[in-house]
Amino acid sequence: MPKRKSIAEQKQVVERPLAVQKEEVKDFIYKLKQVTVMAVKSLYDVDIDASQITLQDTRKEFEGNITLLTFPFTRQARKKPEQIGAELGSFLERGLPFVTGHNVIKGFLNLSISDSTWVDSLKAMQSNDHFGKQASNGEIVVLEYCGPNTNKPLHIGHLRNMVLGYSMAEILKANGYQVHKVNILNDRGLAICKSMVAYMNEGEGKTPESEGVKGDHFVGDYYVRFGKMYKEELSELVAAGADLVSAEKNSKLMQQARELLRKWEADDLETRTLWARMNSWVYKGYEETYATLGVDFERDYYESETYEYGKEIAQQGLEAGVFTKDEDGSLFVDLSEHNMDPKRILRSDGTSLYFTQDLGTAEMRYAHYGMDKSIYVVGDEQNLHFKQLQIVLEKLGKDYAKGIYHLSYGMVHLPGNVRMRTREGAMVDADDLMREVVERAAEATKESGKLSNFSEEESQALYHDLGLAALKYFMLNVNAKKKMTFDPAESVSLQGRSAIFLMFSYVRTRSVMRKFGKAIDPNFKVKSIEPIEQELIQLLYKTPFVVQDSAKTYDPSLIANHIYDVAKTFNRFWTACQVLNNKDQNLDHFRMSLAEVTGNVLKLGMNLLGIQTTERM
RNA sequence: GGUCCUAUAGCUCAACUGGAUAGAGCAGCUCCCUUCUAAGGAGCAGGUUUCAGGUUCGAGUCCUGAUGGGAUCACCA
Repeated sequence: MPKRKSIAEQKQVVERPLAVQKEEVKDFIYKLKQVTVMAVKSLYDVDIDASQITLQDTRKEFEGNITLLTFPFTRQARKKPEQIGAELGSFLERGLPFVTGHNVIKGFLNLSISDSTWVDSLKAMQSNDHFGKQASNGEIVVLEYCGPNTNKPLHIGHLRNMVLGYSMAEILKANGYQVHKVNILNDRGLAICKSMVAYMNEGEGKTPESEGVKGDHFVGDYYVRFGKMYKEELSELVAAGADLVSAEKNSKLMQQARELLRKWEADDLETRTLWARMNSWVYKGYEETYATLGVDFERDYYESETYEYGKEIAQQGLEAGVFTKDEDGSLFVDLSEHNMDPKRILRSDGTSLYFTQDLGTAEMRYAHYGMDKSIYVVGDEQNLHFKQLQIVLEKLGKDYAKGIYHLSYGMVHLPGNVRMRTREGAMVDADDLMREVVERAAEATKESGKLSNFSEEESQALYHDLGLAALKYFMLNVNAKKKMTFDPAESVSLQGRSAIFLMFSYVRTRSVMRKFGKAIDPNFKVKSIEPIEQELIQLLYKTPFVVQDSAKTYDPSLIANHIYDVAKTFNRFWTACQVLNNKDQNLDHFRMSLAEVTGNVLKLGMNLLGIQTTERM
């Protein structure tokens, strides 16, 4: 074994991007807030900040577009909400040409905004090539996701993880972060040794190639086989008169597995060779799954390499007095000030634990990236682990500790709260599920009878895009922290609130643009617009704020919900308004702008969810 | 038992982080293709937001308590 490099020797901090000064958008909303601040000052002699102003969409049953809440000012202004509304309303209507009317109901000041303002707003969105995105903020993020155990194939839980992680990376990029996606492979330990034992006993020199089986499934089958062999051995021992505890103790298979683990730790060449060989099969299989799903990693961290690094941190902590040595020689950290039990850092034999490994990985990652934020996409069963990890790194004085965020998501389980277990076979396999959803997309497409102009190759690509889009949207349109029930009988929805609906709406925008066949003249003039057109513009206008919120709250579902609303509103517009071939050419150009910006927003939104758009369907 | 999460329509989820009469999809029932993609649109029906208190102009949202569900509390990862 070659000598490991120390963490310090690994230092290779990436170049920090330049931050671009953020410009405040001085649109009509900005002006509305500024003038409101002035109005409150001049009417009531009260100083407020623009951030204290709450605006919301006017409910459909009332006249107006934007509603300003007057309740927040009542105390300082010492007036009734209705009166403030009336006074503020006339002030704003007098002072701002784009406010064309107002009415007050209780503390709700409903403002009507002129049609031309909405049209201008649409033009601004259309001419902005980066609409919805932010320029570089100069910050570096490392995002860890997937994190498989290399003794078995990926399952639906990993799919949720990967879809979430990939999307979060795209969202952070759109918000100006430089994002580095990394994977952590749990490639050592007893579980892998079990697969190895089964292979040694029953493998007969077979390989994934010789059997025509995907590598990760091939290895996973031996893991399952170990479970069966072990069970058989136990029942034989019990039948021969042993009790279960002693049977487990005397199991030859389990002894073999433990022996392998010992040999592995002792760098036994034969063991290491088989281990590396089997893992390479698994990785090859994973690569296929990643490619099909459309996710990628810039760098892989292997637990077999990183687990030793934690010892360096352990040593540092001991010297700094943060860690304490127990009587038996193990190392622990006292967390009583955080109302937690002490956490073990090293075993009494000096070997490292999962926690130690994560300390080492964090430090090494900081050496590699010098990041401002570390995001760990890991299931919520590890909430405590990450809380402890952050606290311990803080106690060690690591600056990067405060940038740690555990993007915790709920477990995917089967109907009736049945937890999935590989060993018990109650498992939804990632490859199977992707295949199934693509097949169902194919059926649905054939049923719709729209394949006239598609070659076989194009059709297959479409099924793949639609199927995966549906799968990703299915997982992202609910809040990540909610646990999720997956019913294999019902599977992923292709109807209603699904990616198919989004894609269909997007394709409509593209289709009409092809028919239009020329560039949109940005100087079109329209006198008045329909309520549905206004509603659509107002919704599109929110896109950048939704994108920002989803980064701040680490929540892709905000975008998923927003683009659903956009698609729904666009479809209502579509049935209500004729886009092309109007008597007035200006109207064609205006409505084409609406279609184009809608298409851009849908595409942006889907891309931020990791969904590839298709131009026709 | 301690800690954390969670409870909204028959089902799956929203509700701009404390704002108006709680909204969508699915499932059920009606309508709409001699106009640009009907994988669409319009409508009907469906709710004491688990329960009991509290905070205030206002609570699904915040606080306290109860109940149901989940996770976690290893010298496993």
